[in-house]
Amino acid sequence: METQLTTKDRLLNAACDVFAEKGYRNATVAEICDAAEANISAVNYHFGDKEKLYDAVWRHAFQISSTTYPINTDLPENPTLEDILFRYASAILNRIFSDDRAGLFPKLLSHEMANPTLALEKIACDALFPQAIYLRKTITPVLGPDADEMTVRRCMNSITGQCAFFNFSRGLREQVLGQKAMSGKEIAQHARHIARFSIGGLKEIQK
Amino acid sequence: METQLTTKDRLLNAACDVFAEKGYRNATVAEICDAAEANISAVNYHFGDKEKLYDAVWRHAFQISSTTYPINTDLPENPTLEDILFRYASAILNRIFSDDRAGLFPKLLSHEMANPTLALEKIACDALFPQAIYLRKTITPVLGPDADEMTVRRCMNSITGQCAFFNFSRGLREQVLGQKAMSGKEIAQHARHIARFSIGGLKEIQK
Amino acid sequence: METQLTTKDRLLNAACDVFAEKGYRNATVAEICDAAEANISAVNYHFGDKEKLYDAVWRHAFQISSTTYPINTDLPENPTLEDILFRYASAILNRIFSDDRAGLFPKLLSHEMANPTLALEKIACDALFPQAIYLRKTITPVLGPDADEMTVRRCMNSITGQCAFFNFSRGLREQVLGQKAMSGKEIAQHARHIARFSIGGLKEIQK
Amino acid sequence: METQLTTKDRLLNAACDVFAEKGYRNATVAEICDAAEANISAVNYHFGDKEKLYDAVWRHAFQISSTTYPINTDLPENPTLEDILFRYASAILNRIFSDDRAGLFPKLLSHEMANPTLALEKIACDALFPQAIYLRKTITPVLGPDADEMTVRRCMNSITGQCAFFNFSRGLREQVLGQKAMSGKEIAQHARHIARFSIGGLKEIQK
DNA sequence: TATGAATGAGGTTTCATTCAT
DNA sequence: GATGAATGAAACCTCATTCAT
Repeated sequence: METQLTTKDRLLNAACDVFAEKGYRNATVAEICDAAEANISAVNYHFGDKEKLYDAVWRHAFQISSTTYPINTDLPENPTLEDILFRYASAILNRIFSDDRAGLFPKLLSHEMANPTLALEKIACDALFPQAIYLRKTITPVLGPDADEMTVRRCMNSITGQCAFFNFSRGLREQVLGQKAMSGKEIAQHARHIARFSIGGLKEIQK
Repeated sequence: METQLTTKDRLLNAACDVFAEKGYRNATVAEICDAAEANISAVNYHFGDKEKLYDAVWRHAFQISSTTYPINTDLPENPTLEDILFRYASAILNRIFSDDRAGLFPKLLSHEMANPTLALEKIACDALFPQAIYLRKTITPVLGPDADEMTVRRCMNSITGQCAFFNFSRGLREQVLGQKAMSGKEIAQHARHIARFSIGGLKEIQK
Repeated sequence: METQLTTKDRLLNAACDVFAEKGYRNATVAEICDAAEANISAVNYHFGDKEKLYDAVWRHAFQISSTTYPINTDLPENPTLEDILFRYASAILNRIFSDDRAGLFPKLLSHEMANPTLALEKIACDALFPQAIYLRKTITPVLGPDADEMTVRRCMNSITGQCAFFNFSRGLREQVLGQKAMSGKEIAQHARHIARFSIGGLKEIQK
Repeated sequence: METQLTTKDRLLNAACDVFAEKGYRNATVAEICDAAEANISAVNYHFGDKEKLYDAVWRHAFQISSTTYPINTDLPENPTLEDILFRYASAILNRIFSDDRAGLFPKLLSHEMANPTLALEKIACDALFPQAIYLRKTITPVLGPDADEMTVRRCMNSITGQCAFFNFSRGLREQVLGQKAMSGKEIAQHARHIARFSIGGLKEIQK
């Protein structure tokens, strides 16, 4: 079924999987080419080198993640803070728990955080900062005009941290606890919890 | 001064540093032996192989981290919830931001989460679960007897996630944002924030 | 403007440049095709293989060099020995220092001498020996009828060597001393020196 | 007989031969290790990488060349100009025509001139410039105090060029003309010719 | 007539481990 | 108790050439 794709596309898909599983350093070109049923030289022919392939991979993966699970979609006309935070957490968690292509970006990011490559800066600028800005825009009205910069940042950390923890602790969940899949309902419950917990936290801080 | 130590101890120290910086796979035996000013065969001679050395390393590193920054020390006689949570977050954050040996364990953990080795299960049992149990014991009274298991866990996640995020995002902070050190005062402010934010969150959930 | 040329001609021109810069072995077909804005298969298609292209290249390059700077042009009616030697040295040096297409042949020759290919024999017969014969014809009258074969050859070497040294030492001049271009006036001064130095040498030998 | 040497020495010897024959780029680590009857990793183990091996090689080769055939040895008490020039040319030519280890350096130099590596600058400073200074010191008294810098340099070129031509044209001699060895007597005759030719040239220039 | 994807041999280097001393 | 030379598998990359279109 994959054989209908071009070699370049098969390589990109295979590379997404392998890089997501092992990270940049521990993934090998040979393994990617094998998975893509391509020649060992195919990566260099189509992408130049391993690094440029990796670049193509994370951009591709982020594009899929962010369009499959946008952080600000499906909101009612006049969304409450809980609506917005729930939607945000829900998107992030759905990405993290997705077991198809939409789940690749968080996996890549997890490796990138632990073993940064030159790509990390680009990933930060193109993928992470825009989301951070969105989150900041969401919470600044709640904290009020008197909130100083560090307070805003700490609150952003608190919310992002709750979501990202599911990505950070993936190895623990999968390798040690043996939990693999998570149902949409469970994900929604987690997201709802994060939204409510964060609202409580923001109120407390805003005092 | 290090040369007064035995070769085995020098190896252990050097391996802590190198594994913490690069993770198990990207650390090389040669680099560790160089740093320890030991022979290339020293690791195999003293520890059997790279894997057994790694085992010794994370146990050593966790021992230092947890005794240097215990999670439940320095509490007043009848500590408030904020006292306990502040102390907990403060310990975790101090470990994460420590630039000496006490900081090694979070760094190792960060790599282990992204690229789990066979050691992860042992690390979880010996190092992580006891802390989780302590945290659970702290928050269950607050949530009340009616709180179901998943609610408790989600709250634990919320608190742990806020702390762990500083470990997860280390690469971003150091490689992209260029922030390296953090003062004790800043760390305390972060811990205070996490304690208050969490109390607000717990209250909201408890409703 | 180059695009009006046929692919084959563009390849030949590009190959001249690349082979002249890097020699046969270190030049790559891909680089040549890139420079010619041609397909990677173009060399094999138009010339058969890399070796046949190289054959076409040195012939082309020698043709340009030898017609742009002929060794026996512009001589007065009854030229003196100095006239002839100056003209000869002047032509060789102008080829060596030319930074356009007339300079390609000496560069190719320089690589060919250090790393001979199968082409060297053909180059010698078609390009080098005729010049040697001309030089021999020039100096035999001076050395007199009693001069033995080896003496003639040694004198030819002395004259050719003075000229060729500028080709041989090109790497030194460009990489180490950083001297790139040479003005026409300087070239003429060098050629004048070689002519006079050689006349002195010949007189001394002829004794 | 070579097997009594250490692997490192066998590698160095083999590398001298292979680099001298093919130059830096066209020599392969595998070929060198084969010739030294060593493992493919031996070069990296003993020398770090191919480049460092090359560095060791040219220094070794120059040391042998320059001590086997010094440029200023065996001179009478009050040597004439011809004595000095003959000795100089004789040393250079003996190096060039040596078919044992003393002949390696000119061969390396020949490749280095056509395809300079990063080593060329070091070679120039450590090996070539000192010889040039010696030659300058020899001819400046002859040219007199009024000779300008460029005249001196041109005369140095004329003398060096006559010697170096035998190195430059090696490929031609060996591949095309089929002349391989040269007797000591022939070498001396060439050196004598160069000395006398140069004296004639210098006299002519000095006018 | 021309293309460009694909190939496979071969290049340098890395690295955990072994083994004779 | 300790050394360090040696190994071989495997990593990434280069490149002339081929082949289906």
